[in-house]
Amino acid sequence: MSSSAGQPQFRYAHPPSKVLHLRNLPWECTHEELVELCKPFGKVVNTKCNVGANRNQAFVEFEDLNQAISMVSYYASSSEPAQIRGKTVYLQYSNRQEVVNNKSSGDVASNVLLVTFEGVEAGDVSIDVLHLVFSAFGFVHKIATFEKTAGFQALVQFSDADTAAAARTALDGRSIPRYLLPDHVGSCHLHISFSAHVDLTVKFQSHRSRDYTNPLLPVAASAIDCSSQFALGPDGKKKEPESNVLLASIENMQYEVTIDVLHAIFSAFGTVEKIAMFEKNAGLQALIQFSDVATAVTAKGALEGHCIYEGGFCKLHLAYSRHTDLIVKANNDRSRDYTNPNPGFYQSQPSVLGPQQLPGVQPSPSTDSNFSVSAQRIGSLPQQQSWERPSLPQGGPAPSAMYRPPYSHPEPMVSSGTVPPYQGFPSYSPGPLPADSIHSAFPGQRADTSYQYGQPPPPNPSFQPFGHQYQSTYVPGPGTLPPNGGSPAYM
DNA sequence: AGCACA
Repeated sequence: MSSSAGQPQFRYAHPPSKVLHLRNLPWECTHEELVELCKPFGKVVNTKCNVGANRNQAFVEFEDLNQAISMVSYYASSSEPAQIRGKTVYLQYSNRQEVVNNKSSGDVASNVLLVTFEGVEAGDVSIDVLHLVFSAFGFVHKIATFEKTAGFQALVQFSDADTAAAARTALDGRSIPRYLLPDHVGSCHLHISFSAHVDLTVKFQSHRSRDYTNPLLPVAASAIDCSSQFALGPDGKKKEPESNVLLASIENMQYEVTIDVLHAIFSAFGTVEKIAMFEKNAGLQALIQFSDVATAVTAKGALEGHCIYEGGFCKLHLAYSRHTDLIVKANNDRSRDYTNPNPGFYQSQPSVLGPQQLPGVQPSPSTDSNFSVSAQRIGSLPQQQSWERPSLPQGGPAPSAMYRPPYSHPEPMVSSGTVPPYQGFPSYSPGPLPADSIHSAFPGQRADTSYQYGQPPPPNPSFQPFGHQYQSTYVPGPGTLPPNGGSPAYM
């Protein structure tokens, strides 16, 4: 008696229904397999597969109630359990009377993906990490996260079904790289299917939903309230206010860290708008400006504490800057404005691309093989140069207005210990460098090929989330693989 | 192994 008090919902049989609930199904059990199991008892008129957090449940609807009863009755007294692919399937009457929304397999292509996270709780996977992961396949329009019976889930909206399908194919069944997750999370497997949605309605930018197509969308109070946005971190320390500008301090500088190396590293997470480097306390620091806070948050989370070069050299420490928009007056080896539309501004400074790919010059497919942009990226962002922002939907604001907060940034706090003297100071000398500086920036390297390194060893490959799937100009030169063979750290 | 996408 006492043992039955806890879960009365499993103690009594459900009243009969022509819909049966099946569980303990094999992975990605198909509509056809369900029909094969059930058809000896009657006509199956509808199914719904891949139900539940593990997508291992299903519903089967018979044409007639008596057919469902005959199946349940048979297996209730059978010595052989119901099986699919040799796996025992448990079945019972569903508590609903009909299957809704059956698409015969649930695999109808859509531009919106339903993502189920296995092994994590809500909040373990930030919306910024999701944005990073899925942006590898194209422009992510919107993300909405929620909790259901299946656990923590997200809807991710792309421009079109092809892009969504590519993301699903690449990521379904895989895991989010460990370093993108909080320390206490062991792993996070992804289960991805197509959603029936075509356009998500996101009313606020918040910690659970984001609309990347609408920078004017109001920010939910829950997302800007200090008690939540700047809540305690995992270590119990108060988080600093987030910013689209990161302050990087580089420890153990055994090798030179150039502005191009920094640009390559941080560009893996999104468009880097500006970089300014400066000496501080006998060490090198840099301000890296992204177009939006979310990208900076993701980059900080992924890169904090990592070393640019194998062996613990050039270790990065990242903090949020108080700045939101750096003023870069010239492009040189210490400062760079990658958004400056003035072509002359670029003419005489090193680029991570070869000269044949400077603005206004079409890159030749036959000569850019070292320029590692995935085919998916090219397809979704046609003609995009590495320093341009992603293409925006028609009718949106001008790129220069995207992701900008509607307020002007505060004046530099000269008395602050974290603010460099970049604004209006002569350390960023005006005027372009002489044309031959393109060679001096890469000693021993040809400047007319894609990005290659000088003396320093190759960068730590763990900076490349999901390896080749990400757009990155961060290509180690040939023959410079690290001792570990360059295997990604997350594998 | 326990009911479907907010």
